[in-house]
Amino acid sequence: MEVTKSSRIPSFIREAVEEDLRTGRFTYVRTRLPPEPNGYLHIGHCKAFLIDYFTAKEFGGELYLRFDDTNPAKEETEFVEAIQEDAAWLGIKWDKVTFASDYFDLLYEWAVKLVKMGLAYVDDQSQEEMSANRGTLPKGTKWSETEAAVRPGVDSPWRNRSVEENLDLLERMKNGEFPEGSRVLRAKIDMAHPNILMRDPVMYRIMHVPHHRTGTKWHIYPMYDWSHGQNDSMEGITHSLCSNEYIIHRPLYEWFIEKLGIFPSRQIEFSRLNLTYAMMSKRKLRKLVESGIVRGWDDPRLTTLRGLRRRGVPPEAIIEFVTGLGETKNDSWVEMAQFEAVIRDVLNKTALRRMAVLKPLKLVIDNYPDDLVEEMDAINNPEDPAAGTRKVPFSKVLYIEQDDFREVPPPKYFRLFPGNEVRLRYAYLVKCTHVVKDEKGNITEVHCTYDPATRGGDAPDGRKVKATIHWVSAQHAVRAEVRLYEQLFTVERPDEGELDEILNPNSLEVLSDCLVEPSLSNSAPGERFQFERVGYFCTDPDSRPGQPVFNRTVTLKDSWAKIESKLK
RNA sequence: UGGGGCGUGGUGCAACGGCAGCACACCAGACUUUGGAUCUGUGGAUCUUGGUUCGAGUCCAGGCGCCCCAGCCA
Repeated sequence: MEVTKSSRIPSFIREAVEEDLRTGRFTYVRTRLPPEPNGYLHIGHCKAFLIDYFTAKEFGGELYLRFDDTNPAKEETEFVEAIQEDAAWLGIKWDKVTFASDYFDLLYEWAVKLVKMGLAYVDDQSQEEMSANRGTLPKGTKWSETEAAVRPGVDSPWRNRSVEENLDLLERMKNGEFPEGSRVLRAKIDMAHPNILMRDPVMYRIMHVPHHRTGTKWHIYPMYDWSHGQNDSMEGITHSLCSNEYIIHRPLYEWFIEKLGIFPSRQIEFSRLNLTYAMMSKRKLRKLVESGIVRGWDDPRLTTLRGLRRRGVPPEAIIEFVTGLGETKNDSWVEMAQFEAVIRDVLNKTALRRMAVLKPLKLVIDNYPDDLVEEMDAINNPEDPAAGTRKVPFSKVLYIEQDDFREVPPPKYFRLFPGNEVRLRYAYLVKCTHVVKDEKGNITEVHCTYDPATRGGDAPDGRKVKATIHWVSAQHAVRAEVRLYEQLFTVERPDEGELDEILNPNSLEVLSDCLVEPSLSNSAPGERFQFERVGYFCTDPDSRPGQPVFNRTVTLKDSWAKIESKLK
């Protein structure tokens, strides 16, 4: 199977798959998405999802979406729906939806088989005893600052029970005869193994908790290590792609495959995505939502898929970003700026341009006829001629951006100021004559004159202006709410900080008196625009007909802001 | 004083023994009816010490640094 150069998957994974196909280790490719249904998808999950998806796709294989629902105490059906919805929005297509719980019966049979082989046993030790008998790591690790040397584990007193007794106890564990925590089934490997995961790992624990799919049938539930790899085998998954934290699990993954003689799925690891300023911790994400710090799982400041979607980030941008990162096994932190650059790139090519004034300042053209209204031709997207043009109404009284006028201009400022001429986009050249102030000295109106010969924005005499500003016609403009977002956190690695110390108090600014051009009046939620010279925006579901609400996705690059900040 | 993984500009990736390249960021400039986009240019990196080799980011040996692992979580 040949894969094109424009591969969307990491080269070291592609090479491994190609090799497996070439050597005949596998004759087909099948991958799996393994979400645990206990939370919403975020940008970090996308990486694994996309790698699994594109690996299957590029090799003409299949992708299964398999929910890892082995812990009924934490999981809910709600998330099963949400995850599928979000993954579908991203553009991922799968061939089949399965659940770890689909395989509970077969898995149990395999456990019985291991018991019969003398490779698993029921342990009656308490959790504390088990932990104490597992041995220790040396000092210098985060678990053991002062503790002495490595200590191997010691065998459980129950380690050498007879097969018959183990079989009986396991059966009764399954039937719910014992209290939670009283017994577990363990694989019998090696309590002195240097890899702690191999020191007789727990396979089943007792939980008298109803499961969202199997109800009250089971009183024991499998641990990750005794489920995931077995499910991979049962489903004929060829490549089980996961993050680096599972590297240490691989020997155990392979131990079960070998002892059971089952289909030899291959686990390959890659580094997870770390994005600066993004919250990935499930626990903290939940806290943000439940405490009301953000508006919900789809708050546009969150890097959940739902948040990104509401914010206006197109799925293609996420795909471009993630697949464009390249991949190694290195621990890495990607800068949010890189994500934003991709978002701008995609939106620049696709978003329709509109004029919107966020902080309005009245502009009166004194020599323009009082009742005249002209329809100006405006280009919808200079990057895409096929997007066509539209008409925008123009009249004597307009609103412009407060930032676009200065009574006393700083150096290099070439927008509107008394005596200066600028272009009103797609309209006329206007020259500022004077301002009107209220009793407090605030500017309430800017007055100017226009040059009737410059309709459309070009001067017949060839004179140039250094700035073009956007505007809306006062009598035609639609009032809108605009929500401006900044980073939710003040630190690059919010997962590592205390929530109340790292929140950016200015992460949300709501502007309720914005004025936008009439064509935006009935924009549908999810529509994305570039408000010229301001940024990219997406219509929010809170919008009502004639009362649109917009979320700022990202700003435009603002070179004036840079100049201005240097002046200070 | 365990086991495992990883070290290339500020950040993320390339270079599979042969001129260290790309993107983002940064800086300078050109162009512009978006101070957008586009274009051009500058600066800046192989963790370290040895070894092998005509030649090492790459191979070998030793250091150093960072990350992961003692849930009946996944």
